[in-house]
Amino acid sequence: MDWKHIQFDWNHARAFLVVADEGSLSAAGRAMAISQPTLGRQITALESQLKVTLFERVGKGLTLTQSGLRLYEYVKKMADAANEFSLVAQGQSNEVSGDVCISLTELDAYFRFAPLISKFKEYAPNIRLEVQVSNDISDLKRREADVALRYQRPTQPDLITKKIGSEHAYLYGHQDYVKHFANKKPQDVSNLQLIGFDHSDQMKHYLMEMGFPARDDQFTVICKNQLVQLQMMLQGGALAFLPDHIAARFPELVPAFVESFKPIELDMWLVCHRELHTSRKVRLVFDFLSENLNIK
Amino acid sequence: MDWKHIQFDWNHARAFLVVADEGSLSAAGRAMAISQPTLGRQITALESQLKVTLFERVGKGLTLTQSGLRLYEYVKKMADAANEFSLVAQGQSNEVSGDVCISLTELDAYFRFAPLISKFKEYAPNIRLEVQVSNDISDLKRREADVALRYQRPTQPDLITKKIGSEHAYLYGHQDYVKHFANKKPQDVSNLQLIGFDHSDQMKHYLMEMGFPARDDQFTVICKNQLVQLQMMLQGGALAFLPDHIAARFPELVPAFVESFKPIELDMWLVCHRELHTSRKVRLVFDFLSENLNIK
DNA sequence: TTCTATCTATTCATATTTGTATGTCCAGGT
DNA sequence: ACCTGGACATACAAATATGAATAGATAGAA
Repeated sequence: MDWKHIQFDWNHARAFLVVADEGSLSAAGRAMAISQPTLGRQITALESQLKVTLFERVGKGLTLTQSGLRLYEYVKKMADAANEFSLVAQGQSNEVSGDVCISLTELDAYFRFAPLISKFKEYAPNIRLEVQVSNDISDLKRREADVALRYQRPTQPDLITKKIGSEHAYLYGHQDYVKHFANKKPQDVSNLQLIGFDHSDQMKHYLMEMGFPARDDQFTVICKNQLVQLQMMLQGGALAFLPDHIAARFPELVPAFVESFKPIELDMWLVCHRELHTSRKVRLVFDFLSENLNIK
Repeated sequence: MDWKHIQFDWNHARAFLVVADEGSLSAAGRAMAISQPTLGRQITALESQLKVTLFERVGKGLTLTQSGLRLYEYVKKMADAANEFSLVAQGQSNEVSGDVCISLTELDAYFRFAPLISKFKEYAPNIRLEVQVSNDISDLKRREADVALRYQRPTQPDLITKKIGSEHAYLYGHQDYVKHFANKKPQDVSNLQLIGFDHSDQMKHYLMEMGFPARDDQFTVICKNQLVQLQMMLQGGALAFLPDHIAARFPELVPAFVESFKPIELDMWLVCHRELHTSRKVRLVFDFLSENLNIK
């Protein structure tokens, strides 16, 4: 490796960047909490080392010369890399360590989060994650989880919520089963079998809204566990609601009654205590999930 | 702009890079001409600021930790940007100024170099270029030019030569003229008109090699100026040799006797005095041309 | 014009960083 | 077991960078 081209003082380069951005030595000094004479000297030193005039001293303030403007883009690149460096370093920090508990639905834990664990390990090796798999709307207030993924926006004012995506759910079934109703409307099918989520009438209400009043006896099975639901659906013989991106992983699953039903739109919300959001470790997990979880 | 993530000491980041690359504090110290204790302190300072252990102190030498390895790629990015910064700064330097004379053929000056002038102005605003347009093999020894583009490799040992590309030349003509000989062999055409380069027999020799002995009376015009040759060719009525990339700019020009002739392969050599190559300004021009001139 | 706010340049005491010299530790060869 | 070469750590003096205070300069407002 050849080091001679990186021998200049990198802090001077940083000073150059900030001064160029802020427009004056004084402003830059304020922005990065260092004195104006120091910045002035750093700029001068850089200029004399490079033998390039970076700024035009024109009365009040400094303006970039043509050369300075051209060089600016490279210190910008340096700063971008420095930024990433610092960000990643935060994740690697020994200080940011401990346990963080996150709450996910079965489908999200299985399909979305599981593939991310090695990435997370790299991102924050000192944080141990506890994953609470549940479809219940677990109470963040009771600290059952530090961060949770929800499909309804919580209303409590002491929670931080961030919409990280949205998805569509649809009535799916095994293709061998669905083809019996091809081109039929739900009203024309009397013996349609469904897998219910729980004993609430939410699913029935939705079907009724769509003009298909389902009877209780059509719910072959009631099961809260989405993964088990999915497995049963794959056996054929019944339909259930499933997010599109999950169904897409199984070629044998096809949507039923595409003509008659409109998809259910689900917004994904990442939720966290307002106070916990100031904790570095929780903040880190929150940011990681918000950036990586919505990838299909 | 938010500066808080670039507040760490950038020189420490540089120290980190070099130590990681060289494998030990002492080696890094030697490489960048600073003492081993200084480097040790810089690394320690960086580690304690980031709260990340970058190196494992294992007996002789240091090895990167997992975190250090991950962070390394970002300081590498910083260093790459720093490198570019330094390189561009050299071009902008007030020190690198003065006149540099380059020698190019008419075609290269017209088609290749002319589009580069604004880029060169940005690259080295303090250098004034003198462009010597000539097809003569001007003598670099007599300092008629500092840098020259040649199509034959000079043999003098005191010249620096660098192959910067290669191109194919072919017998071209206006499509209206060439179509008369479509699917014919050169031997079957008796009244073929050619544009000659000079009174030497080089072109005749080449044609003879290809099995087409050209007669003197077939050379309608002899003209050393390639641009004028080109213009005459565009009028139709005669064929001439032309590099492919030039011909490609004129849709009306098509190659003649594609079946019978094989293309002439021309290597492009950038040439410079060995001693001049140490001059910053000449070096800069040489590097600029070697990077930008071969673009078609 | 004159005043004022705000900028850059200079000065000097202080704080920090650096290098030299030296101590200590470890691995490999004799 | 001992020696040796090369590595990192430590101590202290010298070099360097920094900040507070201040002076000088400029643009804009009254």
